[in-house]
Amino acid sequence: MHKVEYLGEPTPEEIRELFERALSRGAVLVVFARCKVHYEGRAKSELGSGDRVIVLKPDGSFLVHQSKKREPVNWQPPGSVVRFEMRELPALVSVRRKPRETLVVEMEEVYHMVLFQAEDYEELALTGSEAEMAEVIFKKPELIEPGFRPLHREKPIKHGIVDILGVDKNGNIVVLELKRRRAELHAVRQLKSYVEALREEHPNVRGILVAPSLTSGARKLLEKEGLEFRKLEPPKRERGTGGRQRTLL
Amino acid sequence: MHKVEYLGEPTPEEIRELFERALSRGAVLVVFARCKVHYEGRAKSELGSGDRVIVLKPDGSFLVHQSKKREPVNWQPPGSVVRFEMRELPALVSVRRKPRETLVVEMEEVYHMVLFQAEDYEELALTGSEAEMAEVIFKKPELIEPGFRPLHREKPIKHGIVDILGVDKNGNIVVLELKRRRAELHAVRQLKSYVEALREEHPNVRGILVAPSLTSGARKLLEKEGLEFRKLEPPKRERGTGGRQRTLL
DNA sequence: TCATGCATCTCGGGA
DNA sequence: TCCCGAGGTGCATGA
Repeated sequence: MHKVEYLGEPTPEEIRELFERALSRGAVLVVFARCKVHYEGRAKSELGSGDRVIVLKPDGSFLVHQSKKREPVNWQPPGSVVRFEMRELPALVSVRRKPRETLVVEMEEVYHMVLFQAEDYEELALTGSEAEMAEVIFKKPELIEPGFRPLHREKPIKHGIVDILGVDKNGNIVVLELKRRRAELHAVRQLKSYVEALREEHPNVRGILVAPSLTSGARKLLEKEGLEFRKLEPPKRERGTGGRQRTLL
Repeated sequence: MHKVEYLGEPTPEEIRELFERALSRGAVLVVFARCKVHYEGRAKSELGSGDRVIVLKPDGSFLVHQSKKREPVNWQPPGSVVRFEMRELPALVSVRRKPRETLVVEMEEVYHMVLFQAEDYEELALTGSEAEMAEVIFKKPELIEPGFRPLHREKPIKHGIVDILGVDKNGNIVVLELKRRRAELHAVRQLKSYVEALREEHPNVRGILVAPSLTSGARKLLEKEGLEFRKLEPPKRERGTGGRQRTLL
């Protein structure tokens, strides 16, 4: 029982066998093939014949990669159900329910395929996120300004969710919109929307965009709307504690 | 000269050789290995030891896949430069400039690796995009309402870019914001922002959100702001003409 | 190059 | 389940 089993130039029956084995054993299957791809669901696409790398994961994820770009040319997300079908050509058919989506890969020639019984108990530990910017601000509110007091994190308001809600030394309500990277127009629209929602209930509301930098357009809209900017870089911990940290609650 | 070359349980020197061959021949290289991954750049991450599928594309794209999820756990985008390094363990090092980002995969055990000389001249033909919704509206403006005349597509205004700008039968300026799927708060904020920008120059501006449906929150903000909604599904052509269409300009 | 916005976005969290 | 917003978003487009 090795971690890897492979076949070169498999027959259709061999393809089916290795596919079924991967499925039943919860292994990853990678197929190197010339194929056509048909997709229909949220959108619809066709991809003519060419050589691609096909990855089937045990969680139902299905990727078709061309030899360029980071993104798969076609895919199916986790939870999809895949089967092997012998049509005119051997085919992999993946179906997702809700929304209904179907991916069909017709394999004209399979050059190689690999079953990989992957064992992996590790999770990514990532640092430098917006969540960590928020933590820093709660620990050192003076990074925003003297007298600032953060009160709520991810606070739902009338039309959206505010990153950080607090008060300044003069009792004004302060809305912070955080961005881990250069803030764009999009971020200013968010902040403006939150400030306007809060101003319906309170007389004095300030909005502050907190980010490492601003695009030119973002700065223009920010100034026009009387909103503010504080420069802040996302922190990079020495040792990330995992994407989702449930630190010190 | 076959399309596929593979090695099972390769030695470090064999790993290097197949890697170099893939690089020089512009082939895709897929490695099945137990590895650790270190990333630093826009953010920073660590991934402990586990079995993963590593994909190197000739355009510099670099993917590290765990056995779950559609997304690679770590990656490098096209244009990155990869090299093999013999450290304590054989390692793949990929560097991107602008922004500077480094990905290091330390391979503790390589179970299998495949060089794939992929030939592919096909591009995805996709239909059901927002761009196609716009085409439909320009061809049949009455889908919005009787007397509507679309004038501009992707029109830059003060603080953003309007999907479609036109006039109604009463001479009002009309801004359309298109969404190919259920429209969320985000879309309403965009539309509101565009309408407000145009109202600074013109007295009568209407804003219409065009989408298959609306989230509850989007509907509430839309109504509060006096904006409008027209239900429209993105069209699905019988034969998609390729992602980017430069049709009939 | 930068800025802007779409995407079959994906993914996670909360109600 | 839906809704909302982050993301090392990726990616194309236009200035």
